[in-house]
Amino acid sequence: MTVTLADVAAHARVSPATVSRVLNGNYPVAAATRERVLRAVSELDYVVNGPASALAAATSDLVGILVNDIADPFFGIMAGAAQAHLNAPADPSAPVRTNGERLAVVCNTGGSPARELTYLTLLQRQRAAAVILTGGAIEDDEHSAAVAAKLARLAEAGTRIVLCGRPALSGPGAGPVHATLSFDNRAGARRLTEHLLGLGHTRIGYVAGPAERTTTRHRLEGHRDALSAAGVAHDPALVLHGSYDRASGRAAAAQLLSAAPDLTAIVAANDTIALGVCAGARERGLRIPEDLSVTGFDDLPSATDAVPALTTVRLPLYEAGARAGALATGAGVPGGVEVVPAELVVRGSTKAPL
Amino acid sequence: MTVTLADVAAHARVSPATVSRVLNGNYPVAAATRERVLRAVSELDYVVNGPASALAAATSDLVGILVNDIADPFFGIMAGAAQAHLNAPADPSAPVRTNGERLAVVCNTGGSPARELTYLTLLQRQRAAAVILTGGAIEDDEHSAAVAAKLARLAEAGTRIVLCGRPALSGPGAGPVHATLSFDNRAGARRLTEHLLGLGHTRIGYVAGPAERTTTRHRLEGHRDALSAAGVAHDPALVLHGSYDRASGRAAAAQLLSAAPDLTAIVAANDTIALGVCAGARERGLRIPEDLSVTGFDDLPSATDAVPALTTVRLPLYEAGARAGALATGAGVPGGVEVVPAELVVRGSTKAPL
DNA sequence: TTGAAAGCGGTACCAG
DNA sequence: CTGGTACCGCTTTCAA
Repeated sequence: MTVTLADVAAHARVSPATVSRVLNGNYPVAAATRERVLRAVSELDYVVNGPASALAAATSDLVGILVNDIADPFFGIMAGAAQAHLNAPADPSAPVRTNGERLAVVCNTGGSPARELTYLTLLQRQRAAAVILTGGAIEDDEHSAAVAAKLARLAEAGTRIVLCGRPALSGPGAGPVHATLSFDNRAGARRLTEHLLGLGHTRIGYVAGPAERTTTRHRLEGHRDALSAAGVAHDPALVLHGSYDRASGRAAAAQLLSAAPDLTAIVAANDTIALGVCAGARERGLRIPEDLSVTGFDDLPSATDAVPALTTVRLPLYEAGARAGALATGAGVPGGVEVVPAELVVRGSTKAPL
Repeated sequence: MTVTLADVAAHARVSPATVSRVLNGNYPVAAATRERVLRAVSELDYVVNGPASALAAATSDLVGILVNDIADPFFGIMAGAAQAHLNAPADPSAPVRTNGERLAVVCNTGGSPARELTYLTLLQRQRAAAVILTGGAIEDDEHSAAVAAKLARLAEAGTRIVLCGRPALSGPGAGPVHATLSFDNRAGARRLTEHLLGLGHTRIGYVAGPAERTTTRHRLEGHRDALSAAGVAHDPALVLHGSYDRASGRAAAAQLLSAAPDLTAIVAANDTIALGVCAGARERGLRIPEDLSVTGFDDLPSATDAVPALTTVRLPLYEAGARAGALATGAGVPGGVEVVPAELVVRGSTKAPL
């Protein structure tokens, strides 16, 4: 059988209550007693029973991090940063459970609304201490309502909700959210297109992400804002939607370039798409940037490795993830919304059109 | 307050025991009663209390997946696959808890021995149903012993242990492991170097991973095996160790090429390093593969995007992850060891030396 | 087929 | 400062 707290108590010749107090360090215990208990713990190789502890205390040390695609470094970087900063509490006076160690768990929704809800239920079932939702949200009234309802239930049960790289919930759904870190996707996208316009480009293709995502919409809106501010007519035929992957970018490039051979630039909604666009363009014999300017978004190392000259918009993913981790441990003002700036990084992948 | 099973029982006018039986579906219950209970559940929006359930049943539905680097798609692909196949049990007769849904959680060790142990303890504390350890293991007697001991304790408590992309434990530590999927890194590396030798290369540099990793050692051994089989003298000065990242590859390439300008090929221990090697070589004005052949390992899409012509060794990461997920749910023969083949993928990044 | 009740392993309140 | 002891919410015999 596994060792229980009662075993430790017997071994140390104290009451279970005392052992619990020593372990949680939230109550005065005589140094000698404490010593004895700790020795018993290590002698018996005792490990707290998480479920029992969570049941009794009505909270657990589990923190869920929801990501849309675990194979995408965009999420990996944020999740890793969050995880790393969960165990370095901003507030040292915070009550310490067992070791103060939180079990950060990454849940891969694959972008599926159903799985997003399933994971939230699973985390609710585990009475998670916090939930961090990362990346763009799905824009669908029914789904949004369901998520908002779930989040409300979670918050009710004491789970702290943090949004990272996702726009703040509006209306009644915003209540339960402890903190929001939203990326300034719109401004970033606007700056990117302004940069192209500044170089003289006017025929610009745009390869967007999935239609029902907030990131997709915001980045596209930024692009359009820049166009209309410059008085350039917006041609809907130059915008193609797809998924956030390379294949989508390749296909879109092929389609755009054959439909509109006069394009001088293509804006991709993210770096992975941009890589595909470059591939698609090269397959048509175009050189980048001599014949076609291409831009990305997110500034992922994996993309700039492939195309070091890629002009992109840099989102501070690591910093945002780290901040989200800290917020999940209780830092920050409840209900706070922080906008994370998106910085234009100009490299060689854009040049003035002929 | 949150809704409890007792509330559901009252609402459905049955005993808590009956509600439990309905929810777990592992006991005969009259259809009418069952109906009534299910309606009560949905009317009250009841969600099982995981900790309480785990405490009473002495098992949980949590599955931990340990990875060395969550920002690396190598692990992302395996983890995502495992997660996806955890909820499609191979054995339909397996006892179904709550919904049969397991909470797959990805734990990022960052390659740190201490964090690996910490996570194992955390999972032990949660009474995890299974633990999947992915990727190369750290080769250090003390650490290995500690991990083996931990795994033994976990197995004792009913946690199923699966190794994925990690060599089988030998000796007494092998006991608790339910299944092992080991990549045939050595054979893959051997084939890769044989390919280069076949082209006529004899001065071959090698950029290895961290010294204390099994993957590092096995791949390097495969390389050396090929060299000695071909009667090519092994020059230790041509082997450099570093971490599994791009920077390490770039630096190593610079160092190798200045120390041994007569190199005609460089073998990188994985794709990320290969990317760095290409970058480093190009910085010295070398063209690939005209002036220098470069090979990778793992065949990650993110790498072949960057260098589509990269000759690599393909490991079926998704398939292996999926299999590991199935094994974690109980499939397969206890104690089984499966060797996953590594397939050489020849592309344009290698050519015969002048 | 269903109900009653004894735990599962900790926590935290109340005494002492 | 320490011990005794009701729970926490669910599972699972044992009876009915």
